[in-house]
Amino acid sequence: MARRNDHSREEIRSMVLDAAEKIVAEEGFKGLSARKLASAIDYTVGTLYHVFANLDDIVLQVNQRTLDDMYDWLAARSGKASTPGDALLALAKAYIAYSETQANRWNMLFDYVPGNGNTLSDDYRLKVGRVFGLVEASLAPLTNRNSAIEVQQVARVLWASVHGICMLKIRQRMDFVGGLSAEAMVHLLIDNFLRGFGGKEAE
Amino acid sequence: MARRNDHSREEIRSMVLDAAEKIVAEEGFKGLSARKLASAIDYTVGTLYHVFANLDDIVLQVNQRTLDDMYDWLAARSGKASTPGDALLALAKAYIAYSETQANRWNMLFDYVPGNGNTLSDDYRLKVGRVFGLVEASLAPLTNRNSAIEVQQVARVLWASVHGICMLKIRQRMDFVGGLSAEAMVHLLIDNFLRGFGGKEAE
DNA sequence: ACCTGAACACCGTTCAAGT
DNA sequence: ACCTGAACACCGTTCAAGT
Repeated sequence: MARRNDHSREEIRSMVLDAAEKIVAEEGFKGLSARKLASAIDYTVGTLYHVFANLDDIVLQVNQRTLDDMYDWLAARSGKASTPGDALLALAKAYIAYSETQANRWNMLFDYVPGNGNTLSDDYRLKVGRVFGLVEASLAPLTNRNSAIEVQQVARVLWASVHGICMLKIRQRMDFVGGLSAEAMVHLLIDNFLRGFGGKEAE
Repeated sequence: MARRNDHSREEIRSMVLDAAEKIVAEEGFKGLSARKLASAIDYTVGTLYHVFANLDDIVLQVNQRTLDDMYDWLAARSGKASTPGDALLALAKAYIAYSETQANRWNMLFDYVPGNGNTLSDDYRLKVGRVFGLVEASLAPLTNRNSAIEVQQVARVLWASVHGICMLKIRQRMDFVGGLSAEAMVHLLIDNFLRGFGGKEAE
């Protein structure tokens, strides 16, 4: 044994990430373990630690793939609306749909809490930023009447809000009797916010 | 050994929850373990399983305490504003402050993801509902012009939104250059939403 | 250089046996 | 009835040793 050299370092990396994605999709965040990953790719645990720093590192790299996947999903479903409100609503609905169809992967995206002064990598933050970029793009017409920086701020506020609605729904913190669907809630949010934002000169 | 009878079942329950609260506050969600809890209260692990169903059960009961604690915190900081906007803003700022000062406990509140058809207990949902109740109360003046059900829906949408802003900030999914503080973001959210909601008859 | 396998220090959960 | 302690089936991570 030892020195099999069947796969390059990079091949092992992508085999691990493929296997991790599959395990998370099927069993959720908690189903992921180093030993399960190792046996899925037919190597021993030790090998994982030659390619990744630790299990958190693997989780964060899977998350980066999920962010890319989600970006593609959202991008494919945006851009064909005529008003910022419609564009944003389409994006928000696509986000809700993604969170529902990819619930386990989507949940893992936010489960990792950087602790003790740790921060997310620049790469990770870039990929998060790209998603916010889609929101900004859908609000682009507003830059006729507002500064670019204002529109950027609105994009972040609205997207974080849409995210909050989505998260509390998925994690069952909002299933009261007579509650609206997530879609109806983001509709209410976007309609009223944009009406208020558009009419703010009247004050 | 065995049959010590030093403490009643209920005493053991509250000793465990006290110890769990302390461990979570100091070391976070991941620092909590059955063995650590058992040694903190000077019993063996087996005893925990006579009082609680499992570790998730303990987590959920700690969360219910946190929800009560947070409710008290929020209630103590609300109600003295003159307009719904000011009242809501005060509540949102109190929520942000709670999430920052009690970060580990607050994070655990949302980490538990009910999976495989599980649902949160009625007690748990009642305590979540109580927090939403505070938001509804601060929006009460709006019922002059809108139905109670509409105001309830607005309360839920706005609170989920405030929560989303808070969560993405705490978990570092929004630290871009030039970003607003969480407080400034909720301000922007509430101002524009309520302006839009108040002016909706004009359409 | 690459990979193994065993070791270390942990886990959650169960349950026969002791008093 | 109450509690123990040992067992079972797992963990993440490290690293000397083998080829």
